[in-house]
Amino acid sequence: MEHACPDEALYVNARSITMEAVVSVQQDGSVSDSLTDGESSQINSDSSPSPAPLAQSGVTVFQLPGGQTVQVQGVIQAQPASVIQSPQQTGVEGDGDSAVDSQKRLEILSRRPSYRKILNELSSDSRSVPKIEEEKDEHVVASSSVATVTVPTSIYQTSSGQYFTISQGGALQLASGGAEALGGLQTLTLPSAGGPQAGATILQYAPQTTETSQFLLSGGQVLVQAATGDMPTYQIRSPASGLPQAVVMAASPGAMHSPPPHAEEVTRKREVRLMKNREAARECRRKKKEYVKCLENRVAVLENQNKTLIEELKALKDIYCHKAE
DNA sequence: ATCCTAGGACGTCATATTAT
DNA sequence: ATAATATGACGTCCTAGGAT
Repeated sequence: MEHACPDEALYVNARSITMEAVVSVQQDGSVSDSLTDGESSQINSDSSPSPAPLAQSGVTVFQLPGGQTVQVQGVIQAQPASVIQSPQQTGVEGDGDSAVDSQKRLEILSRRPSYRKILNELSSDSRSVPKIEEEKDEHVVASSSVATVTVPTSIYQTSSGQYFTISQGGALQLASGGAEALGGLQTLTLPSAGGPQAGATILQYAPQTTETSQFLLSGGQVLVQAATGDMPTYQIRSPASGLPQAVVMAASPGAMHSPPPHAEEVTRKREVRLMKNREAARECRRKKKEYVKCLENRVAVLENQNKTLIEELKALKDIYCHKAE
């Protein structure tokens, strides 16, 4: 899916291009479109540009042989090896900027990028990005055989060592088993088991094949984890399918070692925090990847535009050179 | 078949940033 | 001001691909 990159300006520098020229520069459709889109290009010119701040509004003035000028205001720094070169070529980068300004810009550019901001804007643009379930109130309910979920966001462990939590709204987070336990959490929402119905949801874990896992809900429904790829899928099925149900155990990992109540609380809080951070890190990586993809696309587009503009400029130069003769 | 290496994904910690 | 969240940095694991 392609996104505009609403916030990339901060990191790639804002882009803008204006082609104010005594000579009107006719764009072909595609370029014109993207130009109005706020794209930029930066072309080495054969006349001295106005002092160009590093990050903003470097204005390049092209003097055509007929005396007309074309101003190009661009910010993205072009490769030094621009196609158009001239004897009097001067760099577009201005050096007359105040040190304070450039320091400010450096500061801004060196700040951590907020992928959240970016994604928020992205999501407000189009579809809404599914929010990660918030976990507000947490308690651990330990039971010897059956987990009665009395409070959202409890941490449970099945007999096979798999951990899961249930948060408000019925979001169930599964974790593959193992000593490290909470790795590889998956979130899903149980429409029928949903809601913080105290004591209403009983989960039973029934290992089946190596590829599927099932949870028996108190309503008689069965939650089946299908064979997974990157994104596991789950189905809630009717109880009609006779399940080989396994032992059910649900207890907080901390409770299993029976630590003192206070230590248990601390452990539980830590687990919840780690779990949240794990999810956050995953989401952050996802956003970052999306953002980088976005930037790469942008680069491709801008490179194309740069090429086109350079060719146009060449053509115009040719035209006016011939006229001048 | 085994070893080595690069690259990707993950979890955790520390800390920057944002929300309340 | 404080809590919550997001992100950079680091270490670990896994996998694919190449060299031996």
